[in-house]
Parts: sequence; structure tokens; C-alpha cells
Amino acid sequence: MPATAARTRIQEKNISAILEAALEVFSRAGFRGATLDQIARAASLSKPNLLYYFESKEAIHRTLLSELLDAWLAPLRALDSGGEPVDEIVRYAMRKLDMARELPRESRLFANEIVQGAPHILDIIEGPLKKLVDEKASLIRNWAAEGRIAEVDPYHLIFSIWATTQHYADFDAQVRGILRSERAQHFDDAARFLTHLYRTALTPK
Amino acid sequence: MPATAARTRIQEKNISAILEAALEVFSRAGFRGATLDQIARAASLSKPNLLYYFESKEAIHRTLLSELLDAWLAPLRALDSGGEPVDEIVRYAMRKLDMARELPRESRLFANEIVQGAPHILDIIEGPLKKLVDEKASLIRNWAAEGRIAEVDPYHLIFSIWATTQHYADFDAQVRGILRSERAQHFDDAARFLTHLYRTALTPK
DNA sequence: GGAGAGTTTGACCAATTGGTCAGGATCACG
DNA sequence: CGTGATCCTGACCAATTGGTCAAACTCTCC
Repeated sequence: MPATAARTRIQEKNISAILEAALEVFSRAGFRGATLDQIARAASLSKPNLLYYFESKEAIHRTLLSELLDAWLAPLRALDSGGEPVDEIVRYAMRKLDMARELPRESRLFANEIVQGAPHILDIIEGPLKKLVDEKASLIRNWAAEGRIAEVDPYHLIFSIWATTQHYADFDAQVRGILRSERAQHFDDAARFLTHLYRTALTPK
Repeated sequence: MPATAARTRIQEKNISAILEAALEVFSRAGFRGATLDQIARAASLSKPNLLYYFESKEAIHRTLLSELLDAWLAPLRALDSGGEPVDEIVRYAMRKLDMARELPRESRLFANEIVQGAPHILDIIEGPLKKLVDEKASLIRNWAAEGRIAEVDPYHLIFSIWATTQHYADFDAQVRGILRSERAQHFDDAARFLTHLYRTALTPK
């Protein structure tokens, strides 16, 4: 029951087991597709016991989203106004691609949510996320104005980086169905392709 | 009940009303999130009446997916070995972007399906879709070998076009939350950005 | 205008689902 | 070692959901 308050060892263990199980289930099935029974089973707890720690299915989902949000936005936050512009943007894309490889469940969790109209996180998108993106967009716009990168719309540049990298996590089933290769292999190929794509498109002529 | 057989006027009308309603509902909620009641309401029919025309919820979904598949893949099919390579690929991206603008529900229908592991269409992905992509990938590879476009991985090029264009339909909620502009406006900006992105990255040096 | 095919529906059903609750088990700590 | 707080569970509940069915209604076409 305690939210961020002091926790016993048992609480610590069970709450993280629940969130881990919920990530697994929500990311595969979306909010509505997931059931408390599935989460309970995945966490090796009884359903009433889940509801001892979280007051509802929504509460689990909400907690999960808000706990993962920071990590999810960290790469964009790390875009550094001090760095070499083209390198910075390419590195941002590579960090995002690494996250798609390492944390595909987190990516699909957000993908599921947004495809269905982002009912639980619209306020975050329109608030903190928009603020962060606005900030970084203006940084990129400055780089372009200074002639240090090509003249491109910074918002659509950011969207394209999200799209091309998260694609490998969110649409993994499709990617794997078409490339019948090892996962590690196709992530390396994607890294090479995306590096070429952004480097050539951004390097000022 | 008749599948593709002769239909009465009433069948014609109701079946298409059901599929239209189902597209609306499935694309917003995914397969499991959609309910027959919602579809029935959207089609202005009673639930048992739905099930007079389709034997199950699955059958509606299956019919919808297979009826839309051809239109969905048409742009890639249209990639023409006779055209100027860079123009062809950029035009392909623009066609896909137009589809994201004109047919966002169709895009989200497939997105929902694939994010959740493509349970109903894995065979299509691994069969006809893979075949089509393999074909076009080898066309693109030839263009590269002939020095008519830059040396890029054709599969990842195709994935990136899917990702960047469908993004505007699938993650519309996020895009609109961040850009508070008119829809038409941001599609035009996206078109400009993507044209630059692919033209510079593909034009051989 | 009537007979048979085609269409529609209210009432119903079993399974699933999110959630409750009272009581019992277990833990921490003096 | 006992006692109060924490933890856990089986049994249960109401609502929702996909689907059935018999009966009624309405077309079509001779």
C-alpha cells in the first residue's frame, strides 16, 4: 500500500516482481489486453495479493509508465549542445537503437499506449515531453542556423529518429518475419544504415 | 453468411457497414480491446445481427485484414524498376506518407496487430509480404550495384520508410501532442523533411 | 397474395474479468 | 515468546463479453 514511503523487504520484493510481470504482460498485450490473472501468474502471486499492493489494474499500469518514463527520455535529454552537431544527433539515434535492442518491452509498452490514443499519458506528452522536445528542437534549429548541420525541420528529424529506432522493438514481429536472421545481426545492420542515413542527410553541404 | 458469393443488396450494405465499423473500432482499440457491442453500435446493428453475417469476432477481424492488405502493399508493388532510382524511392515514401494521412485507421489496424506480435498475420508476413519485400530489396540492391543510388542495406531502407511514414498515423496522438498545429500543415512539413532525408542519403556521391 | 428464403431480435448462457472481504498465516520487535 | 502489524488466500460478486437460439419479421418472386 505505501506508495513511495518506507518499504519492508517483502514489499520491496513483491512490488518489483509485480512491476516486472506487468511490464512483460502489458507490453505484449496492451492495457486492455492484459489481465490481472496473467500478471499475477507471471509474478507468482495470487490475484488478491496483487491488489494488496496496488489498488487496481490501472494503478499498476500508471506506476509502470511513470517509473519508466525517465529512463525512456534520457537519451534525448543527453543531446548535448556542446558536442559536434552531426555526431550528437547520430549518437542520439544510436542510443535509441540500443534501447530498442535492450529494452524492447519498455518500447512496446509506450507504443501500445500511444497507438491507442495515449489515454493514460496524454498529459505527459503535452506537458513534460513537449517541453523537452521543444527545447531540443530549438537547439537543433540553432545548429542549422549556424550552418553546422543541414537545414531540416528539427521536430520531424526527432520523430524520424524515434520512428526508425523504435520500429525494431515495436514491430519486431514483422522485422523478424522478413529478415530471418539473428537478432544481433540485424541490429548491427540497422545501426550502419541509420548512421549513413542521418550522417549524409545532416552533414551541411 | 455467403463469403464472396452472390450477395443481396441487404447483405452488401450490412457487410460493408460492419467492416467500416470494425475498422473504426479495431484500429482504435486493437483486437482484444474491441468489443462486439462497440462494433454493433458503430454499425447500427444488433449484436446477434453481426453474428448473422460473420461467424465470430475473429472472422470480422480476419476479413478486414485480408481485404485491406492489397491496398496497403500497393505502393511498394508500384516501385518501378524502370524509373529513376532515387525518384522512385522518394516517391514510394511520399505515397506511404499520403496513405498515413488518408488511411490512418488502416495503418493503426496493422500497427496494433504487429505490436502485439502479429498473432493473426504472421503467415502473411512470412509469406507474401516477405516475398514482395525480398523482390523489391533485390531491385534496390541492383540499383546500388549499378551506382545509381548510394550503397545502403535495402531491407533497412524499406523498414525506415515504413517507420517514418506510418509513424504519423500510428503515433498520431503523440505527434499532435507535441506539434500543436493543423494536421495538414505537419504532413506537408513531414513530406519536405522526408524528401530531403531520402534524397540526400540515396543520391550517389 | 402467399410461400419460402433471407433478415432481425430479445432473451439467454457460460466464461472471463476486475475487484472485495473475512479470516488465517507470518513476520518484526519489544 | 507474545502481540500487533503486515502479508496472503479461498470464496465470492457483479459486470462484461463472445456467442446461441427460437421465434418473429420482411423481403422477393411466382
